[in-house]
Amino acid sequence: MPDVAAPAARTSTSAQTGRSAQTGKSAQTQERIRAAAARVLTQRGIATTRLSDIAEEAGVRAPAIYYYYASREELVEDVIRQGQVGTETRVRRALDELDPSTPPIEKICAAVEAHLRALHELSDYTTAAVRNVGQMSTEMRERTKADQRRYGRVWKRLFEEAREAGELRSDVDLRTAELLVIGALNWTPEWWADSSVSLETLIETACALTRRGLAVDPAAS
Amino acid sequence: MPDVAAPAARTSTSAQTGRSAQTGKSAQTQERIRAAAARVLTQRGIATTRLSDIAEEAGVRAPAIYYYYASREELVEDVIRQGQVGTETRVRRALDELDPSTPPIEKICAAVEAHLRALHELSDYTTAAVRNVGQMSTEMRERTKADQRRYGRVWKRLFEEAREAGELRSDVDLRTAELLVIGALNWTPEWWADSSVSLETLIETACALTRRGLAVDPAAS
DNA sequence: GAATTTTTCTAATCTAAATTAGATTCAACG
DNA sequence: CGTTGAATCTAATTTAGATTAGAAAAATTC
Repeated sequence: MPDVAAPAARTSTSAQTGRSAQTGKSAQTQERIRAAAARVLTQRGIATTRLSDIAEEAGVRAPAIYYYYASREELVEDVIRQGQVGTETRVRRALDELDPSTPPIEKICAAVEAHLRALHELSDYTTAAVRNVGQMSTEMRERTKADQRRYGRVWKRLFEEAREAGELRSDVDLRTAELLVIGALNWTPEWWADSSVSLETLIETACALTRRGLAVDPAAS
Repeated sequence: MPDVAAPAARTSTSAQTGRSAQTGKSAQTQERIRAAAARVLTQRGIATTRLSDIAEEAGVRAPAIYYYYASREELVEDVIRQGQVGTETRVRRALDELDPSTPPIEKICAAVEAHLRALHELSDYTTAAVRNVGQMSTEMRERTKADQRRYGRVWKRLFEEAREAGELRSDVDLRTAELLVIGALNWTPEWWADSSVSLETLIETACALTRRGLAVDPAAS
């Protein structure tokens, strides 16, 4: 435990982002490392990702990573958290930008679109997160639980609003439908990259299926 | 390489099931090990599963596993393959049992139901497979590719038939819709066990969403 | 432009698991 | 009961890869 006083290293002791703190300058290396980790985790998954793979991808030697992270685990957790938070932020923003009079079911579509864009348009963080949540250690799962729940509530509310507005068919179980929709989206990283489907087609199809699957009134374009 | 002649061990050299061969008798231990592996892989995922975890679950010491499998990798592959093949078999059977005059869209629903049942009603093999496909090594992926494709074709045909019969909405991309549906199903292991939703509700909801999402004519119960 | 601090490297060290070696137990069979 | 082969065990051995030590290089400061 070389945690003597404050010997520069390890800006983020307990797994926060810690991107800046005092230093700031070339701590963009940390960003490079984090991004590299996201990329490798997305492709290989936790199971087969070596620290040295990440280092190589980041153009650095493995020990350099320890200047920014106390352990491999902490780096992985940072990436996943980044991805989760990123997705939530994007979806929240998309919803906020919507006209308040937007019908609830259209809000759901907007969320579907934003979630898919976060997953495929943006960085690898979101994909890395989705593809690896199921493989986290118990402790990590514990620590990220709060974030998960918070994002879950966004969707929950969307569906509840839709139901209250009487826009949802009554013969589908609310919670189940919600999780099936999210699942369809979260599984896309498993196949989309290898497919020739454009992101726009993916979004349109997902929205169409969701809208038609959920709505009482099939009065959509 | 103690691959001298044929010293009893390793019934399955190149990763087949090899459950029986000549022995048969207490080679039900292999089944016990395989099942234990499926259980542990389902819960923890490849990344955090130790051979000793599997051994413990199977009521055996780790080295005993090497009597049946040449390596950890081989065991994992056996489990995943078992799961994939099991799912396919079940879905195929369900479809075969259908009356030939069943409308294509109902066939899709039957496949949805069978896939979900395989995932949650049965052993842990199917779940283990679904939760770990994304984490396989390149070589394993390569070796299981054929199985994947074969199962993929089952679904592809289902959707093509539905479209040819004019039962599918023309504004959804066929292949995309198919993969979204399968994704919704394959993601269920991530949440269903923790939820209080019954399998029947899950199936009904999934079928309802699929039917309504895909069909031109919303004339379903 | 020397001194100090930050960042990264090379060269160990450590460690958790996988894997192997070599008994030991057990069950069937004569 | 003693031999034989199958099945499993305990006790190493190996190894991959994370982590640490300590030196070198870069940058920053005065």
